[in-house]
Amino acid sequence: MLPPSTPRLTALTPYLLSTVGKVARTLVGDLLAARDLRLWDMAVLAVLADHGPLPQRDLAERLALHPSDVVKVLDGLARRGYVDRARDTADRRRVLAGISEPGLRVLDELVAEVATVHDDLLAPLDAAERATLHALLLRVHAHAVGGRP
Amino acid sequence: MLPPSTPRLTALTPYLLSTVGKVARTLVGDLLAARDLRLWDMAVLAVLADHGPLPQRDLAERLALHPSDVVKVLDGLARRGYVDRARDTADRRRVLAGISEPGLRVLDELVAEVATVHDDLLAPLDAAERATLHALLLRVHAHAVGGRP
DNA sequence: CTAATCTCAGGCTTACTGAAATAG
DNA sequence: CCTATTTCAGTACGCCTGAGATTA
Repeated sequence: MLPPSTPRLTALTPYLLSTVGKVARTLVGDLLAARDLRLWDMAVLAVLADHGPLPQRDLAERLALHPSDVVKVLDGLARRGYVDRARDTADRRRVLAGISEPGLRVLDELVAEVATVHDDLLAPLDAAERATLHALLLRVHAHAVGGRP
Repeated sequence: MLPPSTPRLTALTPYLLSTVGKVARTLVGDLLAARDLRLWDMAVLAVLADHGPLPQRDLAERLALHPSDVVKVLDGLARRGYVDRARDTADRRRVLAGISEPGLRVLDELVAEVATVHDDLLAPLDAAERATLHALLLRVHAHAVGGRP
């Protein structure tokens, strides 16, 4: 094993956030890959579950995901029957996407599985410290993404 | 502005880490792009500054960067004169990479600039909270990357 | 002869850019 | 005519695979 630390990097909170975030991304991504899903698939399902049917434009804005990629993600989710798409009758330019019953079930399973990643990743912290970290990140998150989740 | 939160996602610490980490990555990446540098360039310079000349193999292991990409990063840094490469006379398979004087100067400037990203990103937190966040992340980081920075 | 190190070419995924098609 | 939304094609980057060359 090599020496443990590169002080010039680990002294920088943005570096730690970036690196730990990357690990979190990879862990959750691997978990989703077991079902042949990707991170955006889960994010889209969660937003649709929390905020009902949405036009793709709003979906893109909420997730800071490019509209052209929303199409691809929804294509995959619709193919599996996890979302339903329908033209908005009031404004026929819009396509409303909503989560289906099977989609909701899968989402609940995924959320439960992410809890295990949570435990692995935050193993060195006790319950109070985890809560503190979560609360701090929540505030940084709200600020960083401008109120969007 | 859209409603602020997707509870199913923001309740998950791995999601917050992943998202905030991505923002941090983007902010630092933009800062580096102004000098036509990338994140790996800064990371490599920092490791070389902290741990003296290293064979590329060790550099790759420390940063969890693929050896074949180490070559490309060092090519770019050597072209700018930020690193020096020389065959290890003791083991001529190895190429020792070290940071140069100009490289050290640039690195110091970059570290100073990252401090402004730090301030932007952590604006909602006071000094004590920033210290707490950093300490918690440091422990999670050490655990997540197995002691490597 | 086997293994380690570096190098190079290329594939795959993700994120983005730009433009076409449809509708208001 | 101009804007909004969706869609599609193509680019750039990060991450990885595999193979070749050199040396231990």
